[in-house]
Amino acid sequence: MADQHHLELLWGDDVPRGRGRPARTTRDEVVAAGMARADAEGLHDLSMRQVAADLGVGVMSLYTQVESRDGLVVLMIDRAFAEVTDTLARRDGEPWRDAAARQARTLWDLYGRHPWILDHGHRMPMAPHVLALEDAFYTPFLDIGLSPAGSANAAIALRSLVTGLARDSRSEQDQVRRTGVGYAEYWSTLNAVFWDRYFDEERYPAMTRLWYAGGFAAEDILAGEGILERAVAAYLDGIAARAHPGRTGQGTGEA
Amino acid sequence: MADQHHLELLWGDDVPRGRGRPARTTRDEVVAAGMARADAEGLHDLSMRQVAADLGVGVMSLYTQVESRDGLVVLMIDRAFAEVTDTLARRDGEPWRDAAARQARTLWDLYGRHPWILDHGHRMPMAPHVLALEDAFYTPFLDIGLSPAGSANAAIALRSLVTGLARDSRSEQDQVRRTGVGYAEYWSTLNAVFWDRYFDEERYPAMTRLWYAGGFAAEDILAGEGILERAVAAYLDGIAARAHPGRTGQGTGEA
DNA sequence: GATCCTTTCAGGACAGTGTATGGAAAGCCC
DNA sequence: GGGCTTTCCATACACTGTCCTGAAAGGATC
Repeated sequence: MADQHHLELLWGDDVPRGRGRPARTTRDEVVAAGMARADAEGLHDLSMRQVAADLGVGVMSLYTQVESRDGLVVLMIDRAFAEVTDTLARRDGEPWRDAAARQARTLWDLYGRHPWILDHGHRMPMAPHVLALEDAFYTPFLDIGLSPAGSANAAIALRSLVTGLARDSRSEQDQVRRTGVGYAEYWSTLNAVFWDRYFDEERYPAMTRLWYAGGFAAEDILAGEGILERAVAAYLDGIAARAHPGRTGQGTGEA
Repeated sequence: MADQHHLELLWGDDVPRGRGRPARTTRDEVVAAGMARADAEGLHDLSMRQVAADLGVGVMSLYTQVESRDGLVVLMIDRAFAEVTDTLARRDGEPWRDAAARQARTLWDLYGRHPWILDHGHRMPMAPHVLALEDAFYTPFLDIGLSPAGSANAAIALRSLVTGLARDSRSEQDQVRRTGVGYAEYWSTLNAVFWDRYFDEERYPAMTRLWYAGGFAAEDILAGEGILERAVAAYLDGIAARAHPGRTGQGTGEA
C-alpha cells in the first residue's frame, strides 16, 4: 500500500523538525526541479540523478524529501493541478454550461503546459488539488435535474473526454519534441512515405472519402483547439437534453 | 525517424528469405508472447528478457523479429486491434447512431481485454488494424449532414471519449492487479484512512454533496459499464442535434 | 564550550533495463 | 562438400531506481 505513504506527503502538515542536520533542499525545490525537467524532457526521461544534478545535490538526498520516483511524480501532478485550483471555481451567476465548458478548457490548457501529466501510468493520485479539480468538475452538474449518480457520471465523462482528446493530440507534440523532428517536417515526410507506398484506398474507404472531401484539410486536425470546443459542446448538449427533458440543448448548431 | 522502420514491419510483406540459418521463432510468436506477458503483468513489467525466456530463446534473438522494444509494443497493439477489425464493420441497414455506439462499446471491450494498450505513451501507431478502427469510426458520421471536418472531429472525439473513460477506469484495475491488493480491500482501507483523516467537507463541497446524496453509492462508479453507455449516448445526442438541426436527438431521456 | 543526539548527506553497490558488438552455428545453393 | 547468408546468443555498456553505510552537520543539553 504505497499510496498510503504518498497520502501523508500530500496531505500531512510539513512539521519542521528543528533537530539534526538541516536539509540542503526543500521539498518544494525538488518538486519544482522535477517539473522543470518533465516540462522540458517529458516524464520518460525524468531521472532522479538528473533532478539531483540540477539541484547540485547527491542523488539519495532527494529521498529525504520524496519517498520514491513515483512519489515525486505524484507531488508534481498535485503542484501542476494547483495552478488551476482558483481558476476553476464557478463564478457568480455563471450558467452551468458555461462553467463546465470553461473548466474543460482550463484542464485542456493545463495539459498543454504540462503534457507529462498525460503520461502518468496510474490513476490520478488522491492529491489535494487533483481532488479540487474533480470537485470543481462536479459542481456545474449538481442542480440541473440529474440524479446524483448521473451528475457524477456526467462530470467524470467530461473530464475523461478532455483527457482523452488531450492525449490523442498532445502526445504527438510530445513525441515530436523528444525526437527533435519538427512537426511539419515529420508529417510531410511520414505522409509522403506512408500515403504513397502503403495506404490502400479500398481498404480504408471512410478515410479516403474524408481525404478527398477535405476533412483532413487542417493538416493537423488535432492540433487545432476547435475539436475540444466542438466535442465539449456536443456532449453538454446531450447532457442538457437529459437535464431538462423536452427542451432541446442550447447548442449553437454549427457543425 | 524510427517510425519509418516500424512502418516497414507493420505494412511490408513478410518476404520469406530461404537462405541462411532459419529463425527459431516467428515474429507472430514473439508478438504473441509479448501480448501474453502484457495481459498478465502490464506493459511496465514487460521486458525483453522475460519475453525471450518465455520463448526459450536468447534475448538478442528477438531483435531479428522486432526492431526494438517499442517496435514490439507497436506490433502488439496492431495485433490487438486486429481482433476487432471484422466486428467493427457497419452492418447493412444499421442506423448510424447504433453503429457508433456499438463501435464505442467494442473498443471499450478491447481495452478491457488488453489494458496495457492504454499505457502506451506515444500516439497510436499508424498500423493497419489501428487505421481500420479509425476508418470504422469515421463511417457512421459520413452521411448525416455534418461537414467533412465535422465528421472527422466527431469520430475522433468519440474515440477519445472511450479511450479517456477506459483509462480512468481500467488503469485502476490494472494497478490493483499489479500490487496484488484486491479491489474491495484496497478501496475500503484507503477510504477508511483517507476520508476519516484527510477529507475536508468544506474544501470539497460538491463531492460531499454527492457523497451524502448517494452519488458514489455504486462504490466503484467507474467499474460499472453504465458510464460508457451514458456518456456515449449523451455525446451522440449532441452530434445528432448538429446533424439534423431542428430535430431533437433520439436519446432515451433517462438520466 | 564540549558532548550527545538526531537528522541529512552522499558514495558505493545491486538488481534491473534496452541494446551494440562480434564470433559461432546452422541451413540453402552451387 | 565448400561458400554464402542469415540467425543465434554470451558478453558488455550505459543507464535506471533504490538499499546500505558511515561520515558530516547542526540543535539541545550539561
